Amino acid sequence: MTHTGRVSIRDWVLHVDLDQFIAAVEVARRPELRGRPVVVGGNGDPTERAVVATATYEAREFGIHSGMPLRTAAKRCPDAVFLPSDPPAYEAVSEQVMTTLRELPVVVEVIGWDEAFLGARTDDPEALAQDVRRAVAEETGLSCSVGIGDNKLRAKLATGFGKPAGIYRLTKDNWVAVMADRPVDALWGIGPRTTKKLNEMGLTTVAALARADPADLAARFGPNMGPWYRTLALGAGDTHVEATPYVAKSRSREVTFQENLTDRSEIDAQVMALARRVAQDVADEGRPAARIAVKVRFAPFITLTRSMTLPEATSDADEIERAALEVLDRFEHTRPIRLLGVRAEF
DNA sequence: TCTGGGGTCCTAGGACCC
DNA sequence: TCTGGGGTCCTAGGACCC
Repeated sequence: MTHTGRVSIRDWVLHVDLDQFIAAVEVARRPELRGRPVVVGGNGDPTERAVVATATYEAREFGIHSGMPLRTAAKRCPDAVFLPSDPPAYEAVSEQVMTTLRELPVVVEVIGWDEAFLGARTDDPEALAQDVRRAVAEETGLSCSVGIGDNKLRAKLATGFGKPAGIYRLTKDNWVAVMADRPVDALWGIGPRTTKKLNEMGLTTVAALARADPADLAARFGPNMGPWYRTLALGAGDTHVEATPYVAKSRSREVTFQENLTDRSEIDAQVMALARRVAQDVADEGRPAARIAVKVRFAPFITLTRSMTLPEATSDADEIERAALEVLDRFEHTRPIRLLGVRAEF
C-alpha cells in the first residue's frame, strides 16, 4: 500500500538467494551439526590445497569466509567441522528450489545454484517475497533472503541487506539514502581491482562515482565498462527477467595439484585426462566445440592461457585431446606447475 | 590469505580483407 | 609508395561473479 492509499499494480524484480546454501544442505542431512561452525570445501581435509566453498554463520564468527584457504580456516577455528564439497547433492537441492519457485506466479530466471531473479506483477511485493520464503522453507527446509527492486541490480543488492532470512526493498526512492555513502565495491560488478583504480581517481563512494565524468571513466576503463560503472552507481539496471534456459558458451575442467608437477610426461597425461573429461561434457552438450584453450598456473601463482580455433568444430575426444596437447606445447615449460585446465568453447 | 573450480564478458593488438 | 579507413577474426589477458 502506498502513502497515497492507492494500490498500484507494478512490475517488480525479486532476487532470491538461499542463506549459506551449501552449508545449509550439509547441516540438513546431518542435523547434529546444527549450531556448530561448519566449513565446506575441497575434500574436507583442511591441510589440502583447497578453499572454503561456504561456511555457516557460526564459522563466519571466526572470520572464516568463502574463498579462504582451508588451512587458514583451520587456524582460525580448529574446532570447526570440515566437510567435503558434494556438488551433485547441491545440484539436486537447487533443482528442487527452482521447481518450487516456478510454482509461484512469477517468471524465474536461474542465475546460479542458490540464486534466481523473479519477475512479477503485483501490488504487494513484500507479500510475494513472504510467499517465496514460506514456499522454499516448506518444500526444501531451507531459508532464503529476498530482495525487492525496480531492476535486477537493485533487487540483487537488496538481498544482501535482507540477509539472513529477511526481505528488503531497494528502488529509486531509497537508492541515494541507502547507497550514496557506501564504498564503490558495494556495487555488483565492481570488484577489488576496479575499486583500487577508482579510488586512485579520487572516487571512493557510490555518490562520487555517480557524479564522475563518463569521458574520464571511458579513458580509464574502456568505452563500455567506464560509463557503465557510472550507471551502476546511479542504480540503473536491466529490468527484463527471462525464463529461457541457460545455454553454456564453454565447458572446462581444471585441477590444482597437491604437489606441483615438473615431469613433462605427467603433465601431458594430466592434460589428456582433462581433455577427455571436457570431451565427455561436450558430447553430453550435443554441440561440437569450436575452440580449445589450455590454462597453466605455474609456481608460484602465474596463470597463463593459450588457445586455438579448431579447423572444424568437433565433439571427438581424440581430436579434442590432440588439440589440447598441441596448445600445451606452446607454453614455455620452465617452472613447476600447480594447476592445469582445459576448456572447450562452442 | 601461499591463494578452488566453473563460468561470463570486455579490451586490445595484430592479421587479413576490401 | 612512408602510408586510409573500416570490418571481422584470432588470440591473450583482465576482471568479475557464484
